[in-house]
Amino acid sequence: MDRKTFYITTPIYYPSDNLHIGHTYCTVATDAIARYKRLRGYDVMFLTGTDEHGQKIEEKAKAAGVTPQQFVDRIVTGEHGVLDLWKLMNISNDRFIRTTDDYHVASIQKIFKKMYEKGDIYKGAYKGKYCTPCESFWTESQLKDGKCPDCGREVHDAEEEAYFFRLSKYAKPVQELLETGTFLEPASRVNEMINNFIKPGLEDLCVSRTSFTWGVPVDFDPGHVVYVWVDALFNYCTALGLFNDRYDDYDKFWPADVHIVGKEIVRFHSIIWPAMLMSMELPLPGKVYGHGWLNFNGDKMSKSKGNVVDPYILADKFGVDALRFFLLRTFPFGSDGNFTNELLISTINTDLANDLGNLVSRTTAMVEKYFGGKLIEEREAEPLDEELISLIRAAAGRYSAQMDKFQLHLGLEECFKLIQRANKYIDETCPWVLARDEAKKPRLAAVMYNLLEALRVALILLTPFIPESCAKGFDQIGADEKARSWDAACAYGVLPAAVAVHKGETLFPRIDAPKMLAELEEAEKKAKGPQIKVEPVLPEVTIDDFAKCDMRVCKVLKCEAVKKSKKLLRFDLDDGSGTPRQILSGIHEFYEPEQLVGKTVVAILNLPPRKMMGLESCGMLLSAAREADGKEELHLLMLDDSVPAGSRLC
RNA sequence: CGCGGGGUAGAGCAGCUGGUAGCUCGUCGGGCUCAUAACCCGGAGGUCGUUGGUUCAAAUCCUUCCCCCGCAACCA
Repeated sequence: MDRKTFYITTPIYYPSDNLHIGHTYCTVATDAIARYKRLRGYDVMFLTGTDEHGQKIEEKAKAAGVTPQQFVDRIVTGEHGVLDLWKLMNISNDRFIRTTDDYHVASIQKIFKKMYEKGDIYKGAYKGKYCTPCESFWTESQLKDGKCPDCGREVHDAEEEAYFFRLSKYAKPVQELLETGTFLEPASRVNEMINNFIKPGLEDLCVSRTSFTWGVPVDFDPGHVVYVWVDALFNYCTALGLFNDRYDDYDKFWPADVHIVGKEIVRFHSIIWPAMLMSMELPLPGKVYGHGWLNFNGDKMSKSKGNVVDPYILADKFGVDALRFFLLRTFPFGSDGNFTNELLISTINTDLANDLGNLVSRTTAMVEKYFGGKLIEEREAEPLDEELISLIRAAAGRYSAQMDKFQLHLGLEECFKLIQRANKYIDETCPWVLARDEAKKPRLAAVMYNLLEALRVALILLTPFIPESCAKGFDQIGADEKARSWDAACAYGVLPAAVAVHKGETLFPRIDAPKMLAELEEAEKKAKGPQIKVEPVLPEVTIDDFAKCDMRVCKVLKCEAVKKSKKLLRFDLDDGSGTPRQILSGIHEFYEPEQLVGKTVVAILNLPPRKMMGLESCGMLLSAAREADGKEELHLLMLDDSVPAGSRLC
């Protein structure tokens, strides 16, 4: 009765937008591991969920004209939402947590209070730029043109009381945790964390906010809400019933065996999370595994680039199992991968259609053709069989060695070694020749049986990845429930001697690549539509406001790229004054310096000088900008060269 | 010198606890006809970014430089 437990989690995703293929990748990987552990007999708890608080969601909801709760409800529970997506992708999570769930909120309040009472959370002052009309704090980097990004008005230095977590206190134990053992994997991430965050010194972390309200309220100090990461990280515990009555298997499953996370949040999981658990005097999870990212056609995937891959389209076109398989077979789990539709199609065709699907097809077809679907019990073995049989026996062991290290793509490779060996075995034994001689029926039966056994084991090992297809495959080769277990995967000779097969529908049809690529393009275009964002007109200003802006015609005397900067160009301009004026402009993405020398441009001159990349910029060049199809477009304002330098715009 | 990752056959990648350079796709040739025009075998194609070093031996360890990609910075 006392089975070993295994607790595995995905990050809880931030539902500020629909989820994309990157989230799907992470969840599918976690699902495969969870299914593998269940296959191995573990009592598995697989948790996923959504992280629904925070300023960004509050803002998005406001922009959409709904309450934050309505906003996240639509993305999480609405049509084509998070729950739909996981259902579609056949995700086997045991539990789903939303950080807006009452029990979670109440638990977080208790946790926050406990750390406060212990002295690890204290009240301090948060320093930053404050916009009085908006009642908002901004960091230096959030400022837009040195002003409030919301309303464009002046900001001033201000302090505000806030709660801080004594992260510094735990710097040493956290560093030790990272440097010894295998808490954080892959190991390459350890250096990154230590060099970037721990070595420069860990500062105490501001863990409350007063600038917005969409969060867990600090119950002993109205006006403060708990920082989203405190709220989010503890989900792994509250979902088991820590400080709440909703669930009661905290003792059974905590500490988690592994948190699967994306590399962008490794920092929170490998530094802040263990520090907070130490503070709470709770056991630490066994491992944090940071997987890589999927790029698309070599580019980072992002909404703003408009190259986000929609999992619904892919699942619809290729099937859920094919998509799951592709994601886990192609990319080494842990490093970044480059997603392309061409690669997706070729992987499905090669592995699933040609190798696996076709092997099922040809094997079942032969058993039906030569034996009427049911093998005779007489057998005649040959030495030739030994290699295949020993591989059948060894496959599960090799596979599990990789799976236990979360090397999913290598686990799959072991499956395909077996499948490829079986295909070769058909060539070696030439069943169609044996079939011509009635006396060789026992030999033919032995060959068929070995093939079925190879398939049976391969299908068991593939079940965590492509569960639906494997179930169909098992039915076709006549494998009952018992023949599908882990124990059965480690053995040869499990199928009954007189096994009956049923050739069924094609498991994975081959994909016509050119046709499919065209269809995909069509579908994605349809889903997106042409999008040109027109910014709303700003609030009124007076003519006096406008008159304050000194905009002048300038000639480009010199233009060069600022070294070490991707975006900045440095200009020397003739502004009519006689002395060249230096201005920096972030338009290198759109223009090469040579193109601009000698051009007649417009700049605003009376902005306070500002340093960028060590150089001072005295003014700003005027450009025309818009966003189309998710891409930013920019045109530098250029006038007829007959306009003299120094002329003022009015 | 901000941090990190990478430069290996036409493409995409593995190998990197040192010992004949490997996989998938593509390409060329052969085999087979049970099967989803699938399967099996073989060939061609690489001075493993560059320089110097350690070694009997380096893609693999150390060093120089070049290039690419993330993050950070920054985009007046």
